Amino acid sequence: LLCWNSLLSSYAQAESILKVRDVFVRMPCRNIVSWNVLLHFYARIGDLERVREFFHSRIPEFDMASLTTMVAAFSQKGHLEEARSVFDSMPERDVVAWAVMFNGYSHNGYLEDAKRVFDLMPRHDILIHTTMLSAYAQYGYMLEARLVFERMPSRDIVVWNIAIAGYSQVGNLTFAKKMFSEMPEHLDTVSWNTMITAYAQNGHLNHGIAHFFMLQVEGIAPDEVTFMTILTACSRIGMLATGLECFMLMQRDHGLEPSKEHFNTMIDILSRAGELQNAKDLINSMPHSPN
RNA sequence: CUGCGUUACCU
Repeated sequence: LLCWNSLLSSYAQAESILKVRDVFVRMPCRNIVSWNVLLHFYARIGDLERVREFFHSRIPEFDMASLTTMVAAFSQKGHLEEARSVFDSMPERDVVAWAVMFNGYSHNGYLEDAKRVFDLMPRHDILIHTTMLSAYAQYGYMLEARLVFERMPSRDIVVWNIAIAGYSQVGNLTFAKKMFSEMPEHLDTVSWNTMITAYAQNGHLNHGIAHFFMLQVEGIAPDEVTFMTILTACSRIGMLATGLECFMLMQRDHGLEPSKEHFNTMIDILSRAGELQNAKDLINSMPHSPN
């Protein structure tokens, strides 16, 4: 059963509907976890009708994870009243349940409601504070964000990365740079990606690209997001040679598989540079279906 | 074996 559940879970992660259904019907037996994986899968692909069916049919029975998944599903689609009613129906709520309800409000910009949920929560862990910080920063409430930041019981790398992104989003590149250089935690790939984006967002695309080359010198491993950021910058600025170099680099030196988005951006770079034949060739040779 | 936090593109 554990093996079947793992298999089901990996297909659910890969979002392949046919495989998920196939495995689910072929399993010799199922437990609550199997049902939760299936439920989570429908939540992920945004099939709210299926999620509602689950809620009303109660097959086979729910635990906290099932209900929490439903709250998340409705929140992600902006159906907060429906999410709230599932949340209110829960016989008990752990940290994750509270967090998901809180995330629902904050991600949809209902910061007042989020704050109310925050005040009702029996316990506050670092994840909740982090989400709160992120929400305030994202919506430009820098004073509130600063207050949360200062009152946090502890600050890990994620918290510092949010601070950099927050300052960048309100156009304060100086503070973003200050956070980046004064961070007490060890900088990770996300920190670098965030800083590259900070330059790009504030009109310094070339600084962003320069930063990318520094990252490699520092021995940090760039990931798919790093290359997406760089390729996007190259596309906006019209840097064909650098774009091509990065596109090769990600495969040859870093063993990363370019996603459909990477290909789309590379095709965009080639087209803008007038390399229409090469752009067409890339479309025909890529391992993704063109959109 | 299943449910929460930060960075890119598209929306």
